[in-house]
This record gives sequence, structure tokens and C-alpha cells, in this order.
Amino acid sequence: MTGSQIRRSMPLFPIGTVMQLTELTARQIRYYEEHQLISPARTDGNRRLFSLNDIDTLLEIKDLIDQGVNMAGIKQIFAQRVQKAMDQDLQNKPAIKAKKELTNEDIRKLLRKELTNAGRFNHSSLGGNMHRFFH
DNA sequence: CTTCTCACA
DNA sequence: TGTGAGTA
Repeated sequence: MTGSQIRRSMPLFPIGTVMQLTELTARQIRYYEEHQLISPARTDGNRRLFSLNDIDTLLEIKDLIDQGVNMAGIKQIFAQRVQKAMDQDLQNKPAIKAKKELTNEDIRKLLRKELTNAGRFNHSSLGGNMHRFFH
């Protein structure tokens, strides 16, 4: 039950492979890392190694980009997801486990779960503000 | 050859 | 975001 998760978070491929799988440029991939949307491991000579989780997070980001959502919007959506994930976590783990802190992996898992569900409705993350910007 | 960081005639 | 420079 944890083995698969370990595998999904295992650092495997270099940026070149990720570029082909996601159709994102190296520039973009690094940029999203700067904005903490992904956290690739590093190896040898400081080279990035992405996990399967990184890959599909990137694919989700790609979808959002293709739908016209900008970085600010994506960051908002993810932040919103993290928030909901944390709230949900607090509900499932009341006082007894209240001491437990969420690890980055926990957040990434919850993040993916949320993305899968909410990936349906139209996300104009900036909501009505988006209209103002283009008004 | 691939990837990295940094910077912008 | 692109892209070229100079490395590792």
C-alpha cells in the first residue's frame, strides 16, 4: 500500500525525458520548480531526476496552461488544493493524531487526489478578476 | 551529448 | 518564456 507510493515518488528520469513526456520546455519545467509546483530530486552533478508524481503534476500543469491559466492561477489552484487537503486531513485525523505534520509527500498525494476530482469544472482560478484583467 | 545556472543586442 | 553563454 506504500510500495506503489514509494515507486511513484522515486527519482527516475532526467529532464529530457520529462520534456518528451509532458511536451513542456526545459525552461518551463525549471520555472515550475522555482515556483514549488514540483520538487525533483538532484543527483550526480546537480542534475534533476523526476518521479512519476512529478510527471503527472507536470501534465496537470500542462493542461491548465493549455486551458489558458497563467502561473498565478496555477499557483492559486494548487495552494487552494493544499488548503483543502490540510482541512480534510484535520477532519480525518482529530486530536489523537493532531500532532502529526504533513510531509511533502503527503501533500503531493492529496494534491493529486484533488486534481483528479476537481479537474472537471472550468477553472478560471482568478474567477471574476480574470475578466477585469482582460476588460 | 545533456543538463545547469545566469542573464538579456 | 526564449535563448545563448560557459560549465560540469
